[in-house]
Amino acid sequence: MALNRSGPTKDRIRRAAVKLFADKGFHGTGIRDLAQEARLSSASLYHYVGNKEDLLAGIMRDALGALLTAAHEVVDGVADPVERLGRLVALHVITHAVQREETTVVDNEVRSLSAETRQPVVKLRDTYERLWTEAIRDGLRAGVFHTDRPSVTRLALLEMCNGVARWYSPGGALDLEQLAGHYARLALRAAGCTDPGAVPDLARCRAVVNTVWATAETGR
Amino acid sequence: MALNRSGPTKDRIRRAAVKLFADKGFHGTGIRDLAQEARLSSASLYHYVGNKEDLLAGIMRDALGALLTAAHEVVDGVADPVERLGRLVALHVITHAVQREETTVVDNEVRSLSAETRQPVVKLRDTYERLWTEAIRDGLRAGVFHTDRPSVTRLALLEMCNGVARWYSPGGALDLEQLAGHYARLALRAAGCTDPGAVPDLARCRAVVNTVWATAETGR
Amino acid sequence: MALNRSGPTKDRIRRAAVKLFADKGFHGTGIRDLAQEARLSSASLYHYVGNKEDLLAGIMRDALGALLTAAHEVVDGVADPVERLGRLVALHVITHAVQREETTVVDNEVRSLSAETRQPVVKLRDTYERLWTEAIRDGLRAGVFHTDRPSVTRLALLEMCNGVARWYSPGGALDLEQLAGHYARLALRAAGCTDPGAVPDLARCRAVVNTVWATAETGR
Amino acid sequence: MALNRSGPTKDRIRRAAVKLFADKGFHGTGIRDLAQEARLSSASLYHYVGNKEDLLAGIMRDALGALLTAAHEVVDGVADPVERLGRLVALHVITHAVQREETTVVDNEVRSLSAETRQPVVKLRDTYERLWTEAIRDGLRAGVFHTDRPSVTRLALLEMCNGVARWYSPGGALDLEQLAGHYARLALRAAGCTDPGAVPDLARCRAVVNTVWATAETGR
DNA sequence: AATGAATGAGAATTCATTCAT
DNA sequence: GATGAATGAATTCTCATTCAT
Repeated sequence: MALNRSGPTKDRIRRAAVKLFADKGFHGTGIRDLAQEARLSSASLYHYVGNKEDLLAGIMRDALGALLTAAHEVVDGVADPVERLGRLVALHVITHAVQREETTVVDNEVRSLSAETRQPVVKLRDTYERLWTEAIRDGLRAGVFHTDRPSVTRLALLEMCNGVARWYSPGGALDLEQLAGHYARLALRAAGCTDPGAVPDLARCRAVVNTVWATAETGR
Repeated sequence: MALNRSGPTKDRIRRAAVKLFADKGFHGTGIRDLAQEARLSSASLYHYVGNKEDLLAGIMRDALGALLTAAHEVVDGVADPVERLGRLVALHVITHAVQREETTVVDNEVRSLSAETRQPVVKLRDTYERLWTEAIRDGLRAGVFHTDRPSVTRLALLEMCNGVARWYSPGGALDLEQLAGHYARLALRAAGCTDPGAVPDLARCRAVVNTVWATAETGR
Repeated sequence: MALNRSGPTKDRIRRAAVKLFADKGFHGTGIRDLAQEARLSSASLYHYVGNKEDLLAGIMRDALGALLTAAHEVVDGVADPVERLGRLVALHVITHAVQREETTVVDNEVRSLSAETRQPVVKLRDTYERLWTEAIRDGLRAGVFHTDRPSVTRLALLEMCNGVARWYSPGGALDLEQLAGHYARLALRAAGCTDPGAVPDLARCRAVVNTVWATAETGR
Repeated sequence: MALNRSGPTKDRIRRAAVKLFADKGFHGTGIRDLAQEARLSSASLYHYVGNKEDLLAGIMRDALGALLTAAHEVVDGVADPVERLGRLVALHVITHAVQREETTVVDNEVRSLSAETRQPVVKLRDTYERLWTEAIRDGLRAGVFHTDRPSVTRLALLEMCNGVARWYSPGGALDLEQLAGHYARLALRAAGCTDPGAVPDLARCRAVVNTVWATAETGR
């Protein structure tokens, strides 16, 4: 039963690509680099993958899909906008810390996709960001946030959280939930939250990240 | 006085490189792309530039140099930590809005430098970030900021401001000083500033950005 | 009787190769193209065939063998050189019309064979062409043909008839025997035949083509 | 003055391509083969040529253009259909003998062109063949040719003449004008020409071929 | 009988760079 | 000051083929 063999190899390639695209960029990574990292000949790589761009597109789609799924799991049905934005921030931060390489690729390599491949990726991203937009909008309506230019605020908060992937390394002094809590506080304060005392359900966010990504990395 | 003739051409090359490195990345930009954008042959390029990496290193050094100079001009001698951090934020944001391409290169392409070339760049960056560190530290000591993990906060704020280069486009609804003011408010609130009512001297920041970059783009 | 099971598959491969070699050329056809056309994996192909060149050599040997056999059946014992040349032309034309792909491969891909493989193929072709040479020679001796440079004439007539495979498509306005008759007339006139009134036995030629190729496509 | 340098090199490449495409086919010829034959590195080849297909398309366009030009020069204003067809045959044969490689490429490699590139080539060829169609039609109307299915006859004669490139080698026993005269006789007889006694103006045909191709091989 | 996995060799093409003029 | 010519090394990707199962 060689059936489940293709899984591991394809995953090895995927992991190699994620790592190298994150560290050296799409254009900075050669097919030979990928093959070496995945312990295959470069010809064998093409047994599993159509081409370099397919690999990138697959990574981005899956990563954004996972993020979107996780966001819905964490936010759907939550009425309080403060809790909602707090959870989105925490989820985003935890994801960027735990899946540093995937999120780095997603955040940096959209431009490396061809127009046709880029489109669905951008659409996914837009769908995800809409959750942020709605949380902020509802908070403003409810009078718990205070900011003019809410869309600028949204962009600022998103970029702030994206940044985590650029410096966080696990095993530092800060554990994940502390990190997420810190960012949630920063974000809510920045949003003009009157009483950011309550902290979002960090454990929930972390658990969701774990299960969603466990699925993402198996279900291929 | 044919001496300063090389100036204009070299500037054209520099501008071409800044544009393309920002838009397509260092590895995504070919020498021929650069030559075409600068309207000369790729062979002629080598009259003005040692090689591709020199070009990148030059851009980064000058851009970071300008940022550091501007920061000192804006911050030195300012006692109030709130005003200091506010100005740093405003300056950083204005720079990322006005010099979008330069800052994009600085923020994304450090990894494309060789180890030796990278070192002085990183050092410059560290020197610059120390100004942020100090402002935050002083604000905490003075009791006007409230944040545990001040270095995490610093990183979060810096990344938030870096993000401006990823989405701002001049000619939008938001003018520069509004933008800078908005970000200053977000940042100070996030830092736990008790009374962020006072806004930093935005006009000063903007003026400094203008003069520093006018110099930077001529003095080559 | 599982013995003749390999027949069908091998035939499918053969047919695939004939089609693709004819349409895209030997070098323009990949092993994977062949496998796809034959509806099996490229690895399975190698169960039935030594390698790409074997496939080509087999096609050529069989096709030339069939042509030679048919020619003998049609010509042996026929004394009249006009009838003989007429039949050779008709047979050649019918074969090129009915077995367009096989003859295209034979006519175009000799150069793609390696030296050793090429030799027997060329020998077969020479043997076949000798029948034409003899018919023309006998017609000249008998005073029914008139042409100096008979070998140039032979080459001209052969190429004229080869051409049929380049444009004839079944189902056109012209049926096979009309086509063959037309070419026989052209050829005999060109050979300076004084009275080309009598037409060769086209039905015989056609029947022989049919039986010979029925055998050729089964007896593998 | 390095200006006229690019001429010779580009011509060397063209000649190499013509030779190799003729002898080994488009798909049988590698870029490295071409470079070696043209005494360049394969990278240098791309200094002069866009890609392999451009090279092929250029050869085909120029060769067909030359053939068409020559045909017009030889046939325009000639009223007698016998002389006209005779000249077309002679011209075609001489061209296939003298420019064996070019015509071989034209006759065999149309299929190797991509759809867009193929179109203009096919159009040129059609324009050229129309001259044959008209000569035959006029001869039939004038009652000097006798053939039903004139378009089949046209195809047969064209292929007969194409064949020359497959076997003729200069320096054989047969000189060019003898060859052309022989083919003209064969063709006119095949066309049912009642009195093929008169031979077309072979010297004229030959001269036109020479001048047209001298231009073709310089005017690049 | 059949195939997924694997690969070394080679395909076409692009790269950054040098140099003679 | 400027560039056409040139190239070795590298690029992405395909090739025909083998082999374990």
